[in-house]
Amino acid sequence: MLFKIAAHRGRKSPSRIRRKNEQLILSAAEEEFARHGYKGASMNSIAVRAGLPKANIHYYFNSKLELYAAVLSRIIELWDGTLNKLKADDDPAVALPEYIAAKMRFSREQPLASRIFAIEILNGAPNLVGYFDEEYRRWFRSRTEVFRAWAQQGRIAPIDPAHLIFLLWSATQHYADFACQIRASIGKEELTDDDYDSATRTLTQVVLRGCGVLESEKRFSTGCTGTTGGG
Amino acid sequence: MLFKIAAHRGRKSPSRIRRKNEQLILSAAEEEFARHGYKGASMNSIAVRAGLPKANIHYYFNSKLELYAAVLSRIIELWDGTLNKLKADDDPAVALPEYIAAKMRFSREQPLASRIFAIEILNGAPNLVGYFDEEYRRWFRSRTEVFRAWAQQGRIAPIDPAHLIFLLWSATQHYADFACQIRASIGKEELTDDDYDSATRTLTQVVLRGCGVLESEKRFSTGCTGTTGGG
DNA sequence: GTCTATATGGGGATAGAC
DNA sequence: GTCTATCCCCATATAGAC
Repeated sequence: MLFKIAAHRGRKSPSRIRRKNEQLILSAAEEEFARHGYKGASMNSIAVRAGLPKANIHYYFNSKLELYAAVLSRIIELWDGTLNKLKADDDPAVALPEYIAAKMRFSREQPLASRIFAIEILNGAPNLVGYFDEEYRRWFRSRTEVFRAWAQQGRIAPIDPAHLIFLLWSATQHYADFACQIRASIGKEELTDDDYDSATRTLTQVVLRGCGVLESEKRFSTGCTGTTGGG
Repeated sequence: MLFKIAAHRGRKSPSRIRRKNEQLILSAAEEEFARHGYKGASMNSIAVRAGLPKANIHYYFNSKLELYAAVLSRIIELWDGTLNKLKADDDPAVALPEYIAAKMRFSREQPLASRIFAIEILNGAPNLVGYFDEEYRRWFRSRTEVFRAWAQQGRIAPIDPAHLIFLLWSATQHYADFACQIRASIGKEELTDDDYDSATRTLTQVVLRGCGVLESEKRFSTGCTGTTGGG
């Protein structure tokens, strides 16, 4: 089992100091892994950032890989849930903007988590073999069904649900993962709240209009689902 | 100067064997860097993949960093140009689909290049300091002007150009960079031509509709550019 | 639980024969 | 130009004193 945290074996509950140090280490590790990737981050730099001797890192997390797995595991917990809030009987004109806003907020507030996850995927997700399984596929399929239902009810245009989800994921995560290029493009040292607001507004606008939600809704009320199904 | 290839100093033209070996090494390096990142890739694994002794890699490219710079440089050459084809007096209904199709084709045909670039950006682009400069910013600004012109002429809805470009970049590159997650999501071992076609179609549809190009074009012919300008 | 000192291996780089 | 053998550093991991 990959995501088990190995430390404090055989104790009822972790001591306060243990919990504090584990949090310190995990935060430092997140920062280092996000900045340099798995190989690029060193246990030493993590220790320095955490303000602890290197050996203590090994005391709490037996190996570098276990520490990385713990970081990943923490990220995954943060991850899921947002997309689950979308329900077939929601109003897409309300639910979609909320989803986009939530994802953008995540990119703004947890860019490190987003980047670590992105690097892991880019490398072929070697440490997520237990995550991308049959259950994940079923979960994804259940999410596409929401969009399919909306389309069938004529509440959005008949759009391939899987690719629409990929569009939502990529466009929002881009602001965390490619922040450096974005800053260079618009010539700013740091992105401001206004930048994130206008990014959210633009994306929402394009997606809503692109799904036929913003204007001429009646156009899709004929119940046509037609040619573009299946992901 | 970062991107100069250091080998064959002081010769008029590289020999045939030199050129062949350099290509072998560059291709092998691309594969390894894309799979494991800069630190994660070893000169040894690159040598094995290229079918050459490790020392020869050092003979052609003095250091690992120089080899990596050469790989990056090759990618950048492939990169630019696509977005340059968009002109203010093009018809967005034609030019946008063409641009999306070109970017999707790139993700399909050069996924390794896309991934290496993505990893570099994710790590804060430490080796692209000479690339994301003032000139890059001016180039980007000139690209946003095309969209701004379209909006002013009422040919697309008044959408923030910078964020629209980011949307186009992220959504298309996603199919190269996150291919692994996409495969897991839709439950396929490999993405087919059909998958790429339907991805291209879906994205084109959403963007064109989202920009108000597909339907009710007259709606934006009032010359309103209004509230959403500026990147 | 904490920390210093050290063992061990991998990887970048080079010397030098051919 | 090519390739084997080797150097040396750095990073993970551990031993063992406190």
